[in-house]
Amino acid sequence: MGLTKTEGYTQAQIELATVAKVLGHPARVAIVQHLLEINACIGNDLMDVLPLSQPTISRHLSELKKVGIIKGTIEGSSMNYCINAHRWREIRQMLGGLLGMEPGEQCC
Amino acid sequence: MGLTKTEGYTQAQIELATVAKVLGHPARVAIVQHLLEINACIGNDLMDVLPLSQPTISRHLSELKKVGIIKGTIEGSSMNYCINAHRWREIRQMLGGLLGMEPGEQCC
DNA sequence: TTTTAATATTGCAATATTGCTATATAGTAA
DNA sequence: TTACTATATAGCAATATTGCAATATTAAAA
Repeated sequence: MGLTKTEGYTQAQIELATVAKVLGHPARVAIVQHLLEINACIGNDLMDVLPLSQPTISRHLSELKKVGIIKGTIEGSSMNYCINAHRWREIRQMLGGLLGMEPGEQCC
Repeated sequence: MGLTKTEGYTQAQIELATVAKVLGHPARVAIVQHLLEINACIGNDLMDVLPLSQPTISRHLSELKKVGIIKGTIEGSSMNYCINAHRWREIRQMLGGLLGMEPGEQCC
């Protein structure tokens, strides 16, 4: 089918999965890391950083924007993209809540 | 194309993305949470927990196993699945390293 | 041995994802 | 205005993902 069922899961599970999925591509990981590292807003200088065409980068950016990880503001004829700090902390909570759980030591 | 390029990314980026991708489905999130919560090994009791058929659950389990999040040992005619504690900590480090980064406050 | 239970695999159909080229759009500069 | 720059969108082809029903496999139970 290719269509993920949504009934039967909690809203939290769906949102966690949605965010994880967006981070589930090396280009988007690279974009997020880059934005966190340079700690500044950029346009599509990403063409020098990623092995992808401009349209493809644009699509990855739009997926990151869709889940709120980044935001973009218009700056003349170019775009300023950056991490959405508030949302980033939310995501840290969300994923951190899962990652922070300790598995028992007596498992198989 | 539907094929993710791998050249041009670091091994760390690819691995991070691979793990995130596997967590990018509510069924797999639910499975991981369940295993962490009940802190015990289970078979396909998951049929009572997830709105999915047995074969579909089996596939999700195998994807989780592929990236090492869970492991399964044979227990007679059934399987004991559980979180791979060592790998789980590794993943916590990996994702935590990204999530822990602080975006600057001066962004757009 | 036959049956039952638990799990995995196969094969399929529907949909999603990724990437490209080509094109559109919008602002800036000449 | 025209030309240029930066970005987005449309449209396409290739591949991946998700889910199910049907079937295989394997071990325990009868």
